[in-house]
Order: sequence, then C-alpha cells, then structure tokens
Amino acid sequence: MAVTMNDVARVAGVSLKTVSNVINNYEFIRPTTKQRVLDAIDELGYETNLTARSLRSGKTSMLGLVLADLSIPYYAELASDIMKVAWARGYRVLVEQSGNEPDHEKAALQGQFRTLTDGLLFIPLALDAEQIIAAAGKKPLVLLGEYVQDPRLDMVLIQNHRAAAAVTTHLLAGGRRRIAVVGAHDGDTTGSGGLRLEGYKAALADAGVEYDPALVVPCDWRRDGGADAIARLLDSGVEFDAVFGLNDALALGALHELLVRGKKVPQQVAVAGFDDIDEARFASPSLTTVAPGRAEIAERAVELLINRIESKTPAAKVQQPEAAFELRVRQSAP
Amino acid sequence: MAVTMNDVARVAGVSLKTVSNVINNYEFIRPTTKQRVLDAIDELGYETNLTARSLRSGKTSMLGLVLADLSIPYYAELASDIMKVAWARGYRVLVEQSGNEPDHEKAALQGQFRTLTDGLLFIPLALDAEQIIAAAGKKPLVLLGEYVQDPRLDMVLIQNHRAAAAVTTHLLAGGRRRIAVVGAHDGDTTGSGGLRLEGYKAALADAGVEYDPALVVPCDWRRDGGADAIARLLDSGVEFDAVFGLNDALALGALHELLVRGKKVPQQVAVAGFDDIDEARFASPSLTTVAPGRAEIAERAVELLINRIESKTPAAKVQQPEAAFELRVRQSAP
DNA sequence: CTGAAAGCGCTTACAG
DNA sequence: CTGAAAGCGCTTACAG
Repeated sequence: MAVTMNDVARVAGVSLKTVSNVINNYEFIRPTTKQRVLDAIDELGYETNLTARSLRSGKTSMLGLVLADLSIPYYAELASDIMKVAWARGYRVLVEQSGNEPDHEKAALQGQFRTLTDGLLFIPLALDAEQIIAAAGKKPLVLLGEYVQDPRLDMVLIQNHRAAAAVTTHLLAGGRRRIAVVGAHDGDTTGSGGLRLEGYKAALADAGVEYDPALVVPCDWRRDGGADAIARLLDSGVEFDAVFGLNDALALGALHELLVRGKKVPQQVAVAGFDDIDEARFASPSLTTVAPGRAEIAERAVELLINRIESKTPAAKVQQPEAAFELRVRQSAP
Repeated sequence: MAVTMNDVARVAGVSLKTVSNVINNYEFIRPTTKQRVLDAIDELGYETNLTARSLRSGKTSMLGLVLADLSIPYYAELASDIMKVAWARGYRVLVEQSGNEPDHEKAALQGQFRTLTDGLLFIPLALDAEQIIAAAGKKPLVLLGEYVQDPRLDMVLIQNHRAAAAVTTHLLAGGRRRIAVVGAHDGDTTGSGGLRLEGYKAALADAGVEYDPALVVPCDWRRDGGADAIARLLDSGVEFDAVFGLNDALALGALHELLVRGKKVPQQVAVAGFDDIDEARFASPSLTTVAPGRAEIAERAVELLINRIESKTPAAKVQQPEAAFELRVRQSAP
C-alpha cells in the first residue's frame, strides 16, 4: 500500500541498492542516475519507512528522556532544550514520565522502552546508583540531576554546592543573617537538596554566621510545598529575614505565602531560588535565583550520549562534565 | 546478539508462533506451555523488539504530538496530560516542537515523522486548514487549539467565546467598565485571540458597556508580550480599570508590569487570564482565570485519535467534541 | 491449541 | 559505480 524503495527502483529503472545509495547520500553515484532516482521519489511521493530502517540497521536515531513530569517547568524547559540539541544532531527524543515512581523508573531503564531508543538520558529521583546499574542494559546511559552521584556512571553535573553558596553569600551581603532554607532536611548531604544545603552552610561558615537547624524546613519540591513550608515557619514563630528556596518552584511558593501573610518582599524578607525558570523573571517581585546552566546541560548531555552511541571504542573513561552557573539578581533579593 | 523469540522458542521447546501467542496474550494456550515460555523469557531476559513488531504489524503504537514549544507552560501541561492518557491506552507519545514555523509544521505533517506514529495530534499555529489538508497524509489526524477551524477536520474545541464572555462578565460584575484586552488586534474574529475577543465584546454588549478599540492591545502571546503591552498602554495615557490577558502568560506579564509601575492589583486594576496554568494559582496576587478543561481536552483528543486509528470503518463523520470550561476566581479579580 | 512458511521495507556485506 | 541476495525480529495467514 505504501510506496516502497522497490517502487522507486522500478520507476527509476535502477536496482534497490542504488535507491538506497541515493537516500543515504552515498558519494559515488553518477549524477544522472541520482537525478533519475530523485525524480522517481518525487513522482511517487516516497517516504523512507523509518521502522524498517531501524530494524535492519539496529539504530533508531531516537534518544529516551526519562523525567518526573513535564508539567514541572524546570523539566519542561530542559526537555525543550534537549530536543532542540538532539534534533540538530539528527536524533529525536522520546520522553517518558516517571512520576517519581521507582517502578516507572525501573521500567524505563530496562523495558521495551529501551528497544525504541539508542541511548537514554535519565533524571533519577527514586532509584539509587546500585539499582540503576543493576537495571540498566548495555545501551548508553547518561544521568542528569543530582540525586545520584557515582563514579561508575556518565552524568552531567550541576555545581550545586558552589551555586548555593553564591546565593547564600549574596543574601548575606544584603545584610540578611537569618536565612530560612526551604526544601531540605537538616543533615541532608546528598541529592540536589543536600548538596545545596551544604553550599548554604559553607557560605554561612565563611561569613561567620551560625547555622540554625530551626531555619531548615523540609517539604515537597513544588510551589505548594514552598507555600506550606513558609506557613509552618511563620506559625512556629521562628524569626527569619530571608528565604532560600532550593528550587524556583519552592521559592515562588514561599514568595506567594509571604505576600499573602502581608510580609514585604524584599524589605522584610528577601527571597531567592535556584534554577532560573522562565517564570522567575516575571514573578512580582521578580525572583533572584541562580541559573544552573540549562542550555549547557542539555548540550553536554546530548553530546556525551551521542558520542557514546556512535563511538567505536565504548571502553572510554566515565565522563562527568560540569555546567557553569550564574547568579541572577532581581527584585526579591537585590 | 540480542535475545530473540527464536531463542526463547528453543529454550522452551516450542515453536516461534507459540512464543508470539504467549507474548500477545492469545487466549487458547495450554497453561503448562504458557508457563514454560514465561520461564524461558525470564531465564533469557528476553525483551520484545518493538521495531520488528512495528514493521511487521504496521502499527507503531505511538502518537505524534506537534506543538510550538515545551517551554510554554500551557503546552507542557497539556503534553503531560496527553502522555498520561495515551499511556493508559497503550500508546506512547512522540513530541515534535514546531517553533511556530510553517516549514516545521509541514514537515511534521508529512515527513518521515509520520512513519513513526499511527496518528497525529496537532496544535497548528502557522498553517491554515487548506495547507493542513493538502499536507496531511492518510493517517488519522486530530487538531487541538483554535487557530484552525474547519468542518472537514477532526478537532477538540475549547469554548473560547463563552469562556471569554464569562471572564468579562465577571470583571463587569466587579464594577469594572474599562477592561483592556491584551493579545488581540481590534477586528480579529478567528483564532484563539479573535474568538476570545468576540466573547469579550459580546459580554460588553450584554452589559450595555461600549466597546473601545483603544483598549485592545496586540502583542506576542508570551509573558514579555503582556508586560510590553501594558507598558505601552500606560504610556499612552488610555484609562483602564481591568486587564483581560487572552492567556495566562499575557495576564501574568501584564500583572508584573502593573506592579512594577506601582499600580495596586486588584484595587486600581483587576487582572484576569485564560488557561489556568499551574502558575496562576501561585502568582501574587493569585490570578483569576478560566480553566478551558485541559484534562478533558487531553482525554477527548487521545480517545478520538485512537478510535480513528483502531476503527475498521474509517468513513465515520468528522467529530469536533467541545471541552467544558470553568471560571476560577482568585485575588487578582475577586 | 501449535507449527512451518512467508514477508513487513529497509541496509548490509558480497560481487562484479 | 551498480546488482542480486540475505536477513534484521517479529506477526500473520494458512494448515493441521
């Protein structure tokens, strides 16, 4: 029913192989032959069947991207960038939402999903390094995010510690001394939350300001989590003059709750976040935050993964490139 | 190299067909045979090669989704919903970003992309109905969004006119009389902008309030577009006591600019939007808007498309179901 | 209930 | 530079 290469070959009066050569831009084809084939393709409206190509070649030219949920702005913006970079290199991206569920993450790592892709970009949230290594097949895998760190796995790193320290130092420079941290447990040292909390502590120590665990409020990393956390903090009577949301969603939720409660931002309480999602620029007041280098993360991750896929020598050393960050000072913490 | 059904058949001591039957849950298999096959699958770690299945069966079990850009919250949230609904029905979703480019949209409609999917969900922004009909192949196609309306095409509709009228009526009920509209040209009657503008006009007429074209400000449908539009309106000296952003991004950009300029919202100027993106709830003040029924849109679109794909009688009448909307009153326009 | 054969539409060695 | 043949790993009639 569909037009095949055979039809093109017949119309052009050449063999199947010649059509294939033309389609794949094989160099040494007589120009007249090539033109005959191109004319036949045009005439018949032929489209390469990518499924057949994949089956035979063993390459799908698709990358998998596993993340929690596209409705979370940071992931959506990162996915958008990754798709553009991949597209420019001739790959499509098949997105899988894990919903933060260990079972979904495991399924994405090993199930049939992998047979559709040549390699996987994975933002783990539920599985640890051992589980990932156990579940992952032989196809290339590159991790994003910081819930998992392991010397055996390729991954693109964010400078969580230094970027969080930079935010904290900025708040301290603005005269703040009681900086609440929203989105971590006191004592966390791993994962995005733990690493950022450590950066915060380091900056306090550098400035000679004492660390107070009462200022550290754990909560879900969502807008309503940040709002709830601030509500609890205000209700508890703990004094604070600044809030560091460990991501922008938390900071924006916190900002919202502060304003609802009649606090002046930044006069009474300064607010800063982490991620620099698009929304941060247009919050009111606009949100001071740190850009973790999203474009660079997308670029490096795709490049690393494609290099692994196309490399003839798969035994290359584990790579863990690090993206550059940048502080973005706005109204919420000038 | 990979484990194939042949390997499973050999280990289980049955024929290829029997393995296939087990995998595809064919009913009439002796339980002991089935168990032997399942054991072999387990033992060998066999995974179905989806590419091979697609080639043979002519079905990819993938739906294409063409939208402008995932970094736009409304699209990201809609994509997330669509993927979940499709997943529940046994389909994956392959997202393609058109960047609002006619060439990209055309490529998504006809190119090799179509050979990877069984049907397409398409949010057109650049092509018109004629171009879409000309470019689309024979595979099922369902349109979303309202830039294109045509009786020949399946699509899921939003009640733009009535929902926009409801927002306007709400603002009028709050005592506002000079309601600026951000995101349309005076005279637009088609596309999301035109339809919503018409709804606005209808509500004004119902209330006996005169329509003033000076209050209608065209701009890009993005946060900065809304901010710019309000800046221009304020600079022009036109008086207004409310702003209706034709989507939430516009309304949030407008809100931001109003606050920057020292206007009190909602005391001096009320603000309302359209879409009810997640961010609207957590803006400060929170944004009054209308929810166009995103979950229902996703549900209906996927259902309609899958029905077309799986239907034996493809000659069924064009379908254009309509989603229910709901006004969400919040602080920006109580 | 199960088997042996054909074939989906390509690419890939192998010849020439 | 081009051809004829094999085969990627499945599913699908067709038998029995």
